Amino acid sequence: MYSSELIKGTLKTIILKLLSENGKMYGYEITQKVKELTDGKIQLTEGALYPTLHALEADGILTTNAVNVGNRIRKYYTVTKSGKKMASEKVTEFQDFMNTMVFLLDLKLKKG
Amino acid sequence: MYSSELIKGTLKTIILKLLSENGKMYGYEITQKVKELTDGKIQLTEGALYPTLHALEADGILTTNAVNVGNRIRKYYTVTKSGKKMASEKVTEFQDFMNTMVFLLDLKLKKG
DNA sequence: AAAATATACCTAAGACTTATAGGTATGTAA
DNA sequence: TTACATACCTATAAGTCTTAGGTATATTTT
Repeated sequence: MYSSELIKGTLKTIILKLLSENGKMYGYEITQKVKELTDGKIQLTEGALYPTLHALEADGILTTNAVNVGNRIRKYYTVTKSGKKMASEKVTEFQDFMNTMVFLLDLKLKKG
Repeated sequence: MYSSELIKGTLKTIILKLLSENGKMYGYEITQKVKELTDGKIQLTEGALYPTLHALEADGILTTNAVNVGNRIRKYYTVTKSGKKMASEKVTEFQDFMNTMVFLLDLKLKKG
């Protein structure tokens, strides 16, 4: 698990990228997917995730539709048109930022 | 200039790396060096920088010596032994984090 | 069958980091 | 002489995340 300050500011980018690729996902699914893809190194907390999802929905970046699974409720999130634009911008900006940091900190990265 | 949330959490890493490489630097010099090395894409604000420098000094990560330049004062910061350890840990952690993010976001980075 | 864990949603209060917006003062360039 | 660069600093607010709860159903373990 990385120190939390390192992950700060990346939450929206991660959410938008995952939702853009997978079409629709619900909150809990996002936490599990991130945990799985990062071997547990990034574990989103629900206290951060849910308020962020709600804010993105309020801003028209995401839309929801609730589904009953047994007696439980799932809220699936989907990126809107403006959400797709934002997702792509966020990812591009992060990529640019990382290139800058690689140069600034003189790092060697694994090839993707 | 990157969105501020992106840069959050990287300040200490940047400071410690620069100081480790350059031996000693003063606050204003750090802001200029970062601005120069990143083509203005990262501009440290003094409101963030100085309190952080003071905190690192209070924690024994940095030491200072003040020098008079004309009638002005410069406070040079140097990393202590434990500071060097922390610098190397911070940089390694950030590098690891970036590798994780590259995979998670499926990015292609420039080769360093 | 009971207890523990996983699934699935949520929020409130506090901690922490950074931005904003100041203040002080000297040196230099227009 | 006016503006900008150098050089330090801090207080308040803004923003994001952690901590620590709460509710409830489904499944696995003991």
